Amino acid sequence: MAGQEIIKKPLFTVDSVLFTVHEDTLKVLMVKRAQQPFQGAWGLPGGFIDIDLDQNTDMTARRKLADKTGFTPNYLEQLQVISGPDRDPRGFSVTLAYFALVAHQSVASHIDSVEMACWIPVSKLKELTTAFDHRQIIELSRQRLKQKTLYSLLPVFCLPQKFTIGQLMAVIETIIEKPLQRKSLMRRIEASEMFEISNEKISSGGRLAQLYSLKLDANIVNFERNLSI
Amino acid sequence: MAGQEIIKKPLFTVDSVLFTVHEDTLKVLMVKRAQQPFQGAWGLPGGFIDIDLDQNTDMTARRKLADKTGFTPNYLEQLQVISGPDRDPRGFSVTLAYFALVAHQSVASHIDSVEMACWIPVSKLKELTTAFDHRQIIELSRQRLKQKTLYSLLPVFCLPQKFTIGQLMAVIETIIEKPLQRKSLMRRIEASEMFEISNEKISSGGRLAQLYSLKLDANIVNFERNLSI
DNA sequence: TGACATAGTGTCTTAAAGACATTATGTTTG
DNA sequence: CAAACATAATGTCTTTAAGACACTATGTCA
Repeated sequence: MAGQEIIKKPLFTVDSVLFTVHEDTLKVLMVKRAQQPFQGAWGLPGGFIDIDLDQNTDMTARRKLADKTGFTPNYLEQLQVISGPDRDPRGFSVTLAYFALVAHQSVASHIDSVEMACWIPVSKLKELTTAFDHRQIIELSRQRLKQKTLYSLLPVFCLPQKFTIGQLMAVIETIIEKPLQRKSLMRRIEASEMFEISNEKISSGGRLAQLYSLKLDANIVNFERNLSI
Repeated sequence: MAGQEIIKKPLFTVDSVLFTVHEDTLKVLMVKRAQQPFQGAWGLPGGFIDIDLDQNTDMTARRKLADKTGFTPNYLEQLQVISGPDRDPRGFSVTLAYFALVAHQSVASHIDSVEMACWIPVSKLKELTTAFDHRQIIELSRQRLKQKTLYSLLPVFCLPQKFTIGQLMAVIETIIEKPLQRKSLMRRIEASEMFEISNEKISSGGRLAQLYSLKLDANIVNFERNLSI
């Protein structure tokens, strides 16, 4: 067993599940594939690591997202690696999936190999022809987002820099698919010490709403308890 | 940009952080490296994926652990991917780190390229010459284990098939580095419905202790709250 | 100006963990 | 053999943070 072994290398790719919430709907960024395999099908933005451009896989994810949308996510973390001999017709494939959040913005529809980027409501995914096992990866990602939302305020990254409690509440309710007590959210906002009270308020049909923003140095706090499921 | 690009491929490896608890000490399995790079240093068991032998990266992790120890972990999950141009002198490298648990057992010291496997107390790691960034990976892993122990009963995988509450309590206390109320643990054991009460008890210096075992079909339950830190 | 809408607070209830005394049941020892 | 001791297991009160929901605050609009 000692000595040099000849080992065929698997394909290694980095893909991202970029979520946003818009009009009370959870949406995911998909690109129409310009090339084989799965030409014409919708897939996750991603690609191969470029060891001259990327310092690490996080950079690969960011670079590919920027290429296809023109913007950078507010939040990015690793989801997991999916691998197997049959998930890519070109051969044994290993994909590192990332999970990312951004405030809603229109996609710059940057032309990269004529790939078209688009926000797709996750509820509409089953009607689409999707590439590889990307449907399952999105589902995994959705569950992770939901779980993290129960014990953190991660959904702030789906909002603009200044936001109201009402907006945050709506985004959280969309993600966890449950109503949430405003009181519970306010308690967490205060306890986390992650936010600053802006000196502005905005109109929203009734009493003016206080604007909040993330502190510059804020780290995402994990609470000791989950919201009840 | 369209068309075939020539992309240099990074090295892709799978490494595992296998923990056990023995004599109230958290230990990690390390192997003495028989080859370059870092020949003679201690490193995590792992290696390259073999696309003829492995259906996926989980199998790679299991295979490499079995090669070096002769046994299979009770629990295995992905930790995270670490990547960069400088972490391996051979070039840009991508490692998928796994995190695993097993009941303590003597290592079969299986001879694979004259590599020697050994349980190292995590507190003694800083005195050792370790390969690559494996020290940091172990530290990451330790934090993940600690965190998960606060909201699950994962440490049962560090115990033999039949175990007592006292044993489980000791293992948990070793991992979280805090005392734990026996009452709290018993409540969780009951609420989780993961365990069966054996018809045996064993002596432990005082009143006989009830033996428990994991139900055959048991899934690890995640509790809604953390133990207090 | 009064109805309405949304923002924000007060406070009681509830669920699960922490603290700790008490009971149970074995082994060891005088 | 009984008393001391050790560890197991339970009872129960306290504490903490979320849920429920009524109530107050303050804006817009008819």
